Amino acid sequence: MTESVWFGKPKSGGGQHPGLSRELIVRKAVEMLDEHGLGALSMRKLAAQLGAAPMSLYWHVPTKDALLELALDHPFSELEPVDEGVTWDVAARGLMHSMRMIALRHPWWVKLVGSYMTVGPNAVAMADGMLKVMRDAGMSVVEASRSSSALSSFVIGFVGAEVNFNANGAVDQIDVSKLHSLYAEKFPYYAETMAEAELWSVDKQFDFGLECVVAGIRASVGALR
Amino acid sequence: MTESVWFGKPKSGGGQHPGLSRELIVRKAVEMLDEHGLGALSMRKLAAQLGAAPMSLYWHVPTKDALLELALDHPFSELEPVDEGVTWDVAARGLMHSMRMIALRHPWWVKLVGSYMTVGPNAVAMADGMLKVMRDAGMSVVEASRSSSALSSFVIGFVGAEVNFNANGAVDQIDVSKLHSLYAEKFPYYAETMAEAELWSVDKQFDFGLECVVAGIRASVGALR
DNA sequence: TCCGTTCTCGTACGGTGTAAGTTGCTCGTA
DNA sequence: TACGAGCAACTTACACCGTACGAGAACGGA
Repeated sequence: MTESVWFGKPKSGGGQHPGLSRELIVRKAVEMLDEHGLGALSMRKLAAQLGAAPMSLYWHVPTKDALLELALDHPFSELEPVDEGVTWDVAARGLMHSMRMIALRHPWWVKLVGSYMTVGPNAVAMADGMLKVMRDAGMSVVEASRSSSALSSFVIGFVGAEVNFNANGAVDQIDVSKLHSLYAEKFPYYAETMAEAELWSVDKQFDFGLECVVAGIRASVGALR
Repeated sequence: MTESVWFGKPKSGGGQHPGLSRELIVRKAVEMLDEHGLGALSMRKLAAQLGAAPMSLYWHVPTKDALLELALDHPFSELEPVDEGVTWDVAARGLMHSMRMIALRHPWWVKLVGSYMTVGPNAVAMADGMLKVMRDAGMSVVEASRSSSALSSFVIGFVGAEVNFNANGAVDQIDVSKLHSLYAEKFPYYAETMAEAELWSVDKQFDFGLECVVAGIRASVGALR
């Protein structure tokens, strides 16, 4: 969290061969999370991958939760910066698509977003960028805040479900299809939807929702440059 | 998940005094989750609360994950049914507000929504109700599906952040305010927002986003009765 | 009476996060 | 050159977790 403390206090003085560092640990953690998922990451395994003893990590990181909070901020750096001079809705679409891509690349990331406060430098940089675009478009502080909240709420909710489906949906498919036939007469509208749903494009579903929010913002907010 | 299997196979025959049952276990689990949160629930503690040995639970429930999946479906039953004869947007607003209330009552619920497939009877009943309203309003199957997806994605994303903030925001407030002063000159728009944000109503923020999605749906969908 | 079924329980294993204390290295200084 | 100071890694140990396995208790039907 407080990365600045590190840079502000190099703490001159002696020491054993460092070999380990917070950045190195976080990077390896992200790598392992990408490969084997959230449930497979333990301090012991992480230490093993780093060729260190488990407890050695605790010198650089106070707790596993803190480590995850640091890891959570990492993928935010993959966000493509907004182009200069585009309208707020174009910038918003770009950022939100970028967020979705991050989530699909790092499935663990979505779950962590809902479990920790996202106040890391990269996350805040993104929020700041989004807010800037909207303020520049003429929105008030409240309008900009609420608009970006609406956008990112939708995206996080959507990709949360999407990632979850990618992980569990395929595995439980047999059970799910059984369930659907059970529910068929009791929940006809649900059944009707599920019967067709496999053919639809998830990308278009995402774009539909995103467009809804964008259109809604445009309609709800007053003067837009 | 397959509650029907239970009712379909009463399996006549002798047996020891039951004293325990899946429904009882799930109910107690929900109760403990409400009281102490997701991290505080263990099979051992749950068994203790039920006056049983830890392993006794495993006769009624195959695994802890399955138990959580059952618990996840439980709060969906608290949804207030949609009134007959209202327009789709009124029904949608009602259901989404109802969902938010569930999330605020059961903070653990939001996190589980993102971790398990929500195909329990109560969850499906809600989805079916939402879809019915929209189909009756003249939407096509795809339109109804995408609209309700957009709505619930927003709500889940929003309440996820809200619940997360309620849990962690207050605790880390000192650190967060420190951070904000650190970020002040680097992220002016973010800082500008945070300086005012405390005064705003979360309810209004939610309503703003919800209204965006509703308006967006109305604009994007063709014939609406 | 005996058997089969249903349910509960005791034991044990491998795994987890991490508190506490120990060791050894490298340095600035004397 | 010798020496404390401090940093960074390691070892040990504890409490707790989910749950595989198997034994045994209570019941209904034959």
